[in-house]
Amino acid sequence: MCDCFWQRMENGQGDLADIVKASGLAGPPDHFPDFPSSAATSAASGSAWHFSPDPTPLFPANAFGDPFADVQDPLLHELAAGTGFFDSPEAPPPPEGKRSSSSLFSRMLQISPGKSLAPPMIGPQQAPVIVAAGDSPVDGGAGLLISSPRTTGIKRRKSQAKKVVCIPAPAAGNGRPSGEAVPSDLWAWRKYGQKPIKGSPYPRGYYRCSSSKGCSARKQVERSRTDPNMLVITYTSEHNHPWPTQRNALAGSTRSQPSKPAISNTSSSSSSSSCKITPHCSQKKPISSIKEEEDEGSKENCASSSSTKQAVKEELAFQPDDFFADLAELETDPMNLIFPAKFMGDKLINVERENTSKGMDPFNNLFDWGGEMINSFGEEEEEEEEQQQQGEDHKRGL
DNA sequence: CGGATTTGACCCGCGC
DNA sequence: GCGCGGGTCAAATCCG
Repeated sequence: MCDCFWQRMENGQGDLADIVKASGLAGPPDHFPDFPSSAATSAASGSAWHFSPDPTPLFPANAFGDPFADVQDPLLHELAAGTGFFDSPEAPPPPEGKRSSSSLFSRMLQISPGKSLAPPMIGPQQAPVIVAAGDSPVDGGAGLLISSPRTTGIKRRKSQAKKVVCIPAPAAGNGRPSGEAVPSDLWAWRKYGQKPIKGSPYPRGYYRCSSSKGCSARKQVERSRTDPNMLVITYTSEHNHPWPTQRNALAGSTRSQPSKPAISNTSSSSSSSSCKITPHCSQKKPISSIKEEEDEGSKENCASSSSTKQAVKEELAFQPDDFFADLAELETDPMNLIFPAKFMGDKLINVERENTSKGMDPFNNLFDWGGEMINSFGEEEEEEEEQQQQGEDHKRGL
């Protein structure tokens, strides 16, 4: 059901593995023969994967310490105001080049074992954005440390805050031969490793931020065991630098830079999500919903239905040819990758409706979630960050 | 040529 | 204490 989600992992809670395996892997799909190697790399093609720009408003606290998380993206505002970013799903598609970005919030599901990070909803259409941050180890709850023991002496696994997001996997075959499409985000990522994960037919790719030297931000990309159509991305650590404002400013992202818009799934892949997150994706349907993972059922958050696949296809078909041309223009907060620009499909819609019917307030949830995320992130810095965030918000007149 | 990707080896945390 | 499994390193290779 839910295609995307942020998982909040906390000691023992929200083990990624659990999440992934929850839905019972159907087995590796024929179209994803070699997921990892390109997982990150083909993202670009991905036009399918664009995340929401400036999430700040949505995510008060950038759990990953993006100092610039608070920066407002002018374009974002523009989008919000004019492109239908928060417009009703019913809104007609924006003119060429400025398609509604409503779909950006598609298929995000929050996985929150135990605690409830209320499903953040964005806008009336209730985008399925789910974000969670926490510290828990992917490998069983221990948590991860950002730094390598070898270089810093810090233990590798300990309560490390991380954010997990599940997003629909771009169509297979994108980009490289081994190609796996990975959702791109603002940051440039460099793949530094790949490992097969026990219990999963799909290997996990390890990426580190290449936008800036010394940046400890990392992410892990793996295909959901339960639903090969979904990618589980785990963000660890935080960026210690502003996100790149220019595509060419991304260090070492040459391969990752999509040479062309990947509208047709054939684009060159790029592991580095250097391409900017953009709301340009069109939205054909209202999206989604966020869902909180609490139990077995929620474990299927990553599972996608056939309808989802179809939706993805449609989405891809909808990608503007000059999609990437505009990417450079956008400045977004990578941490908000939680807004894939894809439409999630009827199933998600249903979920959304369900949530709605329960009287859930998307925005309330969203903010609640945001607060939750902040708290879950650090151990000692939590409060500080939150305070800072509040201060920032205050400055902005929020 | 510079930078990204691939891939095997190594290191270390964690469970038993 | 041992073994498993995950995370990172680094050399080789690839690509623009």
